[in-house]
Amino acid sequence: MTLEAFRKSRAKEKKQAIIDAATRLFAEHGLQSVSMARLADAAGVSTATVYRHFSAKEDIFASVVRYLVEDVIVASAEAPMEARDALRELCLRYAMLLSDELVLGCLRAVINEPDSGFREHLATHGAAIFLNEFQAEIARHVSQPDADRFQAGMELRGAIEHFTLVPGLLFRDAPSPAQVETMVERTLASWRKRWVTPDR
Amino acid sequence: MTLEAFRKSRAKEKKQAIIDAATRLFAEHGLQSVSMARLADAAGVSTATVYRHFSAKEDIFASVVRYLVEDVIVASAEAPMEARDALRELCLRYAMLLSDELVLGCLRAVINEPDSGFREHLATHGAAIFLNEFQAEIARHVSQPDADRFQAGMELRGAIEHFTLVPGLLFRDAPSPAQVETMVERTLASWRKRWVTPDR
DNA sequence: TGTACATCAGTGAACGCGCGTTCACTGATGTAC
DNA sequence: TGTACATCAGTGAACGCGCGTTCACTGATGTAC
Repeated sequence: MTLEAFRKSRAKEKKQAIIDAATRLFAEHGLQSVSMARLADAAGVSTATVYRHFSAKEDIFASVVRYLVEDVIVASAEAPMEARDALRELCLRYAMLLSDELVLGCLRAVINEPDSGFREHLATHGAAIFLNEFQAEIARHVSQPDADRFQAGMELRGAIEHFTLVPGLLFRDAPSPAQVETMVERTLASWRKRWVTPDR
Repeated sequence: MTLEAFRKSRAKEKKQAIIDAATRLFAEHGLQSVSMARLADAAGVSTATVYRHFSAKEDIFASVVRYLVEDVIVASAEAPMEARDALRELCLRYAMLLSDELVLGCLRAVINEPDSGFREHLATHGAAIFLNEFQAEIARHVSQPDADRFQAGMELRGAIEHFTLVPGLLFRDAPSPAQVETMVERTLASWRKRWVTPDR
């Protein structure tokens, strides 16, 4: 019985190895450019073994997206914040996520897929989760009507996306973590000049 | 001789018909999802005719990108500006371009291509041309050091991209021209509060 | 004007390759008795 | 302990389909004489 469990755990390891290889390959080359043979090769198994764990190529990609959303994006959004400067940390996390090669690669891979639900699933979680966090945090600093708060959030997130997501998607040229940190500081300082009343 | 010219002009029309069909199909479905048969069908010719005008599928896409860069992007950037409020018009053009379905579709199509030069060509022209125009225009309004001007440009373009390019790429949900105009006005007004000294 | 030939845009049908997927099989491990 | 059988992760080789591309051909038009 324990050996059966061992066997199953080994199988799960194989499955995870396939997901890991797929994540890397899909992020680097896109969904259609990675053949099952290449994927199986990278995972160190045969194509038939891949089909033992997944019903189809699409199924692998669904697992990749699920893994990315649950273990990377949601984890990043929901990890407890340092209370000292929560907005700064939120910006940093957002920027780090949007300059992560794996995240960017999978976004690229998902972007020109037909409407199979992946795109919406991944993009929704990439954007909507942080949206709430941002608006909640901004509401604590900006004492103005909701319309202005919305504008304030748009400007902050837009500036961050401009030096992470946009070059990352279009040029495959996302900034390094050190660069991200510098630019987040600068952007946040400028944003505070515009939106946060000095006498606080 | 004139009839030979007529024949050639008819051939050019066919070629343009193929490029038009390819632009639309590639923008809507991506490069790899459009087969030569489907493309030929949409252009109203046979696949063999497509190969009379283009050496390979890649060659068609190169023509699509060239057409888009030269006839759409560069044309949009270089058209003469109304002098009254050049920055506003620049923002509007940038936003309109980045919410145009054809431009967004081809960006999506180009985004997860391997490094075949298309991506760089299209993305460079989509970004760099407007970059110069923006910085020149901003320099005329913002009387601060270059580093701040750079930050000012980043914030303005970032905000615009946030409601055009980003949702357009990730959600295929670009705003309508009317929405674009509203949001450009609001964004520009807010940006001026931050960067343009009131006593001008 | 009539006839034989040249040109060339365009085509239907085929080719061959690579892909996602499946099949029949192996071999290691566990169980019944 | 030994033997016959069951289970199941894993595989090499094949299948069939769709794709990009090419081939041999047509037919309309123009030219030479």
